[in-house]
Amino acid sequence: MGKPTVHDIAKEAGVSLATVDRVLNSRPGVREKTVDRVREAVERLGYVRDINAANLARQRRYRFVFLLPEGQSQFLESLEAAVDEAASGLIDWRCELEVIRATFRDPLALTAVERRILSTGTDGVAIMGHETPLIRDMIARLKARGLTVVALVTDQPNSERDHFIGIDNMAAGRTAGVLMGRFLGERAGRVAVIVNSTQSRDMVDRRAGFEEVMASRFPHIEALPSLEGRDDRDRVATVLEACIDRQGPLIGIYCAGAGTRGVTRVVKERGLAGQVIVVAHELTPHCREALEDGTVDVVINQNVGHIVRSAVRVLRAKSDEAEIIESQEKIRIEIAIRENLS
Amino acid sequence: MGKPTVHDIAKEAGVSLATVDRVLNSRPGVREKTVDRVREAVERLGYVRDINAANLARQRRYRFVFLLPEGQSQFLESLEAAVDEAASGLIDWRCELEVIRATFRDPLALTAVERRILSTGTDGVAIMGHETPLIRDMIARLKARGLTVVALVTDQPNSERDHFIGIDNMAAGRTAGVLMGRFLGERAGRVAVIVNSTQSRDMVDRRAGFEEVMASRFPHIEALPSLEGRDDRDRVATVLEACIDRQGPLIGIYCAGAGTRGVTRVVKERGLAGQVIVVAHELTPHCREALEDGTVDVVINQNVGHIVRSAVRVLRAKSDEAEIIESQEKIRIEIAIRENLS
DNA sequence: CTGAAAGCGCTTACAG
DNA sequence: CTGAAAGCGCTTACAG
Repeated sequence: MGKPTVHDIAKEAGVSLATVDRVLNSRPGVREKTVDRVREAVERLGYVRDINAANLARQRRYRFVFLLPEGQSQFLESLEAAVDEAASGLIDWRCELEVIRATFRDPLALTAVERRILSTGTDGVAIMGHETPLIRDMIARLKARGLTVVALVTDQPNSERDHFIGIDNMAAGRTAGVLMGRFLGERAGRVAVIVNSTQSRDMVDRRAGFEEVMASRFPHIEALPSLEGRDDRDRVATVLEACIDRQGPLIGIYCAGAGTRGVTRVVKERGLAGQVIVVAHELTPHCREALEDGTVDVVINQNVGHIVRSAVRVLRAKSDEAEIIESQEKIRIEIAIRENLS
Repeated sequence: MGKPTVHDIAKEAGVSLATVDRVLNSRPGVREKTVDRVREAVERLGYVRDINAANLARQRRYRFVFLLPEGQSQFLESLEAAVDEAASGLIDWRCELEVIRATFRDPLALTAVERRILSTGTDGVAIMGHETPLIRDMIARLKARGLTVVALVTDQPNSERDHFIGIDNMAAGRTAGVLMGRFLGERAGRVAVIVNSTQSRDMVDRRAGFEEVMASRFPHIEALPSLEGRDDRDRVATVLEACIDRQGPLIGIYCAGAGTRGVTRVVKERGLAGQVIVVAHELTPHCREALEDGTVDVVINQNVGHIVRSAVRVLRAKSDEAEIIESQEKIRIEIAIRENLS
């Protein structure tokens, strides 16, 4: 007889469609006895509801906002592009995605954004940003208004976010460390480490993972104190050059944060390509080029497409109070070298 | 007024719903002039059809078969598991997946499978198997009956398959080669290469890619002639041991095919872990363990979950004569080391 | 060549 | 606390 439908359940339980629906969606106002009858019918017939039909009837649309920081990094751009791409593929999913860029330091701007989010009937928000009290409080207010909130790329562990979508940065740092050490072979010397900010949690984690591996497995390699690039390629170039001038030749550069262009500029200008092993993060167009031309040796990547799709799946599931398949939502630490560039 | 629906189109074009439907689905029996009127209305209102509602009305169900070779390799198992997992996640997609294992050498068995496929109202088939005339012909017959067919993991380039879903094996071989060379550092010596069969296209491609890199970038490393493991771990162990006994110590082992257990057994028994760089394919449970305990250094992987989901998306799209987003269906060559194991 | 009506599986007011 | 009826956006016989 094909998959059972609400009609079959209704008949089997001897109730109306409306009652079946109430039970199925655990809405109040049904006698316990009736609830049981329906539940039993569901069991007996092995009913599983057609969520698409349900959404159609309910005219359910999901509105999700991706709240990203201001700034023109290629990673942010590719993330934004991934949202756009997902958006077009997700019309079947009845999801509408919007990207909002915000200055997270500015309380007024943030309030405006929050108002915007709340006034447009948003179901959920994916937030990427450094961990600050301002953001933590905003998340709390959004949650209080019933929205679902996921942290994207960098976690907000002390907030009320429903989920974190991104990689394990400590493991990413270890991965970078092992590849650096392996690629260097027997060579001993100093490696520069560049982070966005020594305050930022993801950078701290990457640095820690990197350091752990260096200390335990490659003691002949010295990881120098972190240089702060502040998401700015020019500053990255400046601090890196200063470091080289101060410390003498490097054997490796680990760029844990943004501004890889600053690194490649210095590597090229000083003719270090091939002399120095360079490990960077995020497979942006520029990093691809750098892999192609040999300026960068390894890129540790988190796939922005996966991140966005995972965020949407999780936001949708949480909005429906449905289950999520944890294993599917794990974001992998990808390793890219010239040869496996898709 | 929200997204336009068929009703809006009908009103705008001054025709009935049935006619709109006919035009939308390019069914025959509509005057050209009427077609144009509807098309214009669609344009004007920016209509995009709700595929879920369409499928609901049409009571459309998709039945897809995954036809895999007999054999108990962990890769096949994980592929099968991925199909099962996808199946449960795909009820929303109205897809029903079945795995059939077949002996591709046996024409009678194959005919039985084919009959089974055709008699159960299957919409499409994903086939993984070596390129043989038997398979080529079966694909032709399935196509003739209107099914969609995709080749999985190993391509069937001379058949009428609609699509190939898997990695570029030449690039995979190059990736293996570069990592082998990099991890070996300055060490010179011989590397064993193990393939399933020297006849099999994917193995030929991987070997070629590996060799190319060795010759051009690591001339101090010699890739020995391919050993045939025939998908059998015992045989892999035997040929590898014979190779070592004959050639003397190796510095590396590239296991391009199945039977990695044979490799790890020899590596362990002979105490070669850490002495020899081992690069293998497919992140099976055994390979994970081997990465964890250091018996294997690198695993080149194709994500079975992605492969299966991609296959389903493509089969579904082709069945509906819909577009597929090529970029999304590209299967990446993943690199796994101990540190980035998810 | 075209249209009115019923139906896909579910939900939602509204009435009782 | 429960049900009959209409409707979500689309498709499908059936009639003309």
